[in-house]
Amino acid sequence: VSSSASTRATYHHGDLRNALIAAAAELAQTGGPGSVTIRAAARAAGVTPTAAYRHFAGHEELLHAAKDQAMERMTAAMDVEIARLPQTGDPVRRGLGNLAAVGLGYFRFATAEPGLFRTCFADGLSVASEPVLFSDATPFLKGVAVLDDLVEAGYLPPERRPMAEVTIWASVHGLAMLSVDGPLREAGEEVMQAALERTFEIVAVGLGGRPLTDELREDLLSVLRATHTP
Amino acid sequence: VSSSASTRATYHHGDLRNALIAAAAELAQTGGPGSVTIRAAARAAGVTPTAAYRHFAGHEELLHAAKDQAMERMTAAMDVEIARLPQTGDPVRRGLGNLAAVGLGYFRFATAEPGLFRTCFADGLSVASEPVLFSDATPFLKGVAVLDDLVEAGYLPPERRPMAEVTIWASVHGLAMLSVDGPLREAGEEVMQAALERTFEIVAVGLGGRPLTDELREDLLSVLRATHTP
DNA sequence: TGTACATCAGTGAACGCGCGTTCACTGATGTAC
DNA sequence: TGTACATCAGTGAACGCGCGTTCACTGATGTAC
Repeated sequence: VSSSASTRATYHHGDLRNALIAAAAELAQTGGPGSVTIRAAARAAGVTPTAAYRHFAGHEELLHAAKDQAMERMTAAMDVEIARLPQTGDPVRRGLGNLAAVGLGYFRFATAEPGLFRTCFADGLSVASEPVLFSDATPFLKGVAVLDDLVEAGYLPPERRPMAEVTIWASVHGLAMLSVDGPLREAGEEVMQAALERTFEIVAVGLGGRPLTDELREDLLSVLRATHTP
Repeated sequence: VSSSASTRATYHHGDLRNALIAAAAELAQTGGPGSVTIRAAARAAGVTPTAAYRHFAGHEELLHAAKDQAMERMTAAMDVEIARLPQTGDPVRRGLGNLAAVGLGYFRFATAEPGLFRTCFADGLSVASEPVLFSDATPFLKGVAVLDDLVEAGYLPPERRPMAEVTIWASVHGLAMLSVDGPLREAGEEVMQAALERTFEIVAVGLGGRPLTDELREDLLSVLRATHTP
């Protein structure tokens, strides 16, 4: 695999498709979905634009590949947050902890990688052609699993379960959006952290339908306050 | 004021600045912020691109004008929802009703006018240069006022007040985003309505920190179920 | 009331840019005999 | 093992597009006397 912009030795690239995908992902990371172009990706791979058409039907297909990459990295970021939690002990505490971890991963990815985050939701790219409810969006599936656990643990009453995935997704997505492209962009670190904590507390209470115990609130906050590189 | 594309009689336009702003708004409405260009606006106004430079310093200024228009219309849409509520009776019921109305106006505007909605949050346009917390974003201010009312009415405990505006904004913004550009786009009317109701209920409970009375829940749902053109 | 002239708001042609995409081509690879 | 040739993966030039922006200009407006 030859590195991005260096002139390569061989006439044949050897792995152009992957090189183009990597270039597209890097473009997305730097400049968002609008920066993902056939010409720029080819340039980064040290190749003529025409060559890209051997591997992609056109611009849209390349953009879609960039989006898939972005999704993968987001999923990985969420996994990192889950992985730092001990998956033992009281199922309610574990469930709420996982909820916080999943949301925190989502939010941190969005603010750390705004270009990739925007690419995940790039205009006009249908997330999938799945039935009514969007399946292969893995970040979403993580939310679903966490909520199911919370039902099983007895925290989330079954009658409050329907559509709850949309609520948690919307909350964290909105928070991310406002922080990345919106007015919260100019807010300081502490304001954003406070907003994150309040939002998660409100959603947690709203899901359960009753106040949090002090213990659960402490758990929640400690997950949200975990430093990124310990 | 001559209409958009028709050839005008006089050499001087007479009201070109406003015509360009109106054209920009229409472009934004139809195609989002990316469609707002100097050339397209001039075309729609029946004028040479150069002429636009008599009234705007450049592209960015025109885009900003389109954004202001979009914001105004969004504010108006929210006012419509508030106006249909009787502002009398129990302050808690009124406060929660207003919360629902404000959010509903926001959400409906987003789904009814996705182009304008996206323009409100167009990339790279700082909402304002205000201090830490974003002032002239009027939709946001409506949320602040409603929350203050809820504190005064005794529904929202003062210690739960800080940052609550961010939470309600994030929830409804996320819901709107997921419905406009995201995976909820393909969901049916009923799914979206159900998601809206659940989200508002969860947020309302989370704000107050305790379950809703049946009466309040009924109020909330009835506001959210109001038909748009009665 | 009439005219000279400054000012203002447009025109029209042109610039350079990066894009997606297509064309006829050519250098490298690998397979059949 | 060696060679003819089909196939594959690139090249290079060109197309047309819409964009932002600038230039020297000209037609219309309105003000001073």
